[in-house]
Amino acid sequence: MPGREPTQLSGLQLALLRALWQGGELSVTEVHAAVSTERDLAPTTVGTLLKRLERRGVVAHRIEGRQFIYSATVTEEESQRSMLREVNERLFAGDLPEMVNQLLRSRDFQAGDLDRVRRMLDELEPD
Amino acid sequence: MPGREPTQLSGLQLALLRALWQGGELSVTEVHAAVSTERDLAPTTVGTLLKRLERRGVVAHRIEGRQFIYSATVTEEESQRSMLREVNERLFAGDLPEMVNQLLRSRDFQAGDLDRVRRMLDELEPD
DNA sequence: CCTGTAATACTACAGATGTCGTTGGCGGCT
DNA sequence: AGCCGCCAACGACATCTGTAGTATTACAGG
Repeated sequence: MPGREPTQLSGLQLALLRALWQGGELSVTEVHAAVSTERDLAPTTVGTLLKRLERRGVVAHRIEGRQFIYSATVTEEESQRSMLREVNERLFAGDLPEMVNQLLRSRDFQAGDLDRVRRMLDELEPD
Repeated sequence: MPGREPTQLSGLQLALLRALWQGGELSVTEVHAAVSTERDLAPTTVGTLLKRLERRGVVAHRIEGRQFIYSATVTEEESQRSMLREVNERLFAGDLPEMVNQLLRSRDFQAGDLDRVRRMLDELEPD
């Protein structure tokens, strides 16, 4: 199955997807419960959103009894990658190192995190 | 000036902003010309978009003769940072190193780029 | 002073998103 | 058999985005 592109998902859509990535297969009610901690939505709203996401092809459902059991059809990593690529092109003109640089300078970056990144580098390109 | 948030800008909106970041102060016609290389839009469309961006507060205009001269009110770096933070929270649960990791593993990442990142690290936290 | 011309203002419309209310069906309980 | 509650289906509506046509205005020339 060639070139899917799950890009350009909104915050809310991503919230639903996160629930599915974490929970695997979930009923509408369960997804609703999962996102309720951060968003206060009506259960029907979640149903609508899920249906729309299915139209977009990023989730799918099977039927169990009289409920829909949804699951994500894109992996979290795929989404991360395509979103990152998107941002990189739109805002960094494709300059990946510069994007990394901006991240490293983020005020949320802890000292220990730098070491973690160093180790990642060594793993990719052992000295 | 408290908490601005230029986040969540679409690709097209970003394209207009890029033109302004690069060109400084531009008339609608000039912005149109700048984005024409990548998007084929009617001049009036660009005008509409710019007006909407002004409503959002990310651009502003002054009048020169009978033309509007637009300029960005957010810097490129601010946008990069807030967009990155957004993605980081939505897709990486705030885990910055993991986000860097994903970037480092990107297939577009060249060998020389790794060295560039290494140098960035040394600059931030000299051994 | 009248008329092009060029630039902005206004209006419109389709598709996406956020948000539901309402309706209708299907099982289960009494 | 009949009623209740749970679910999915449908339809609605506001706002934002992409996209542009049309209306209006205001200078620059003649």
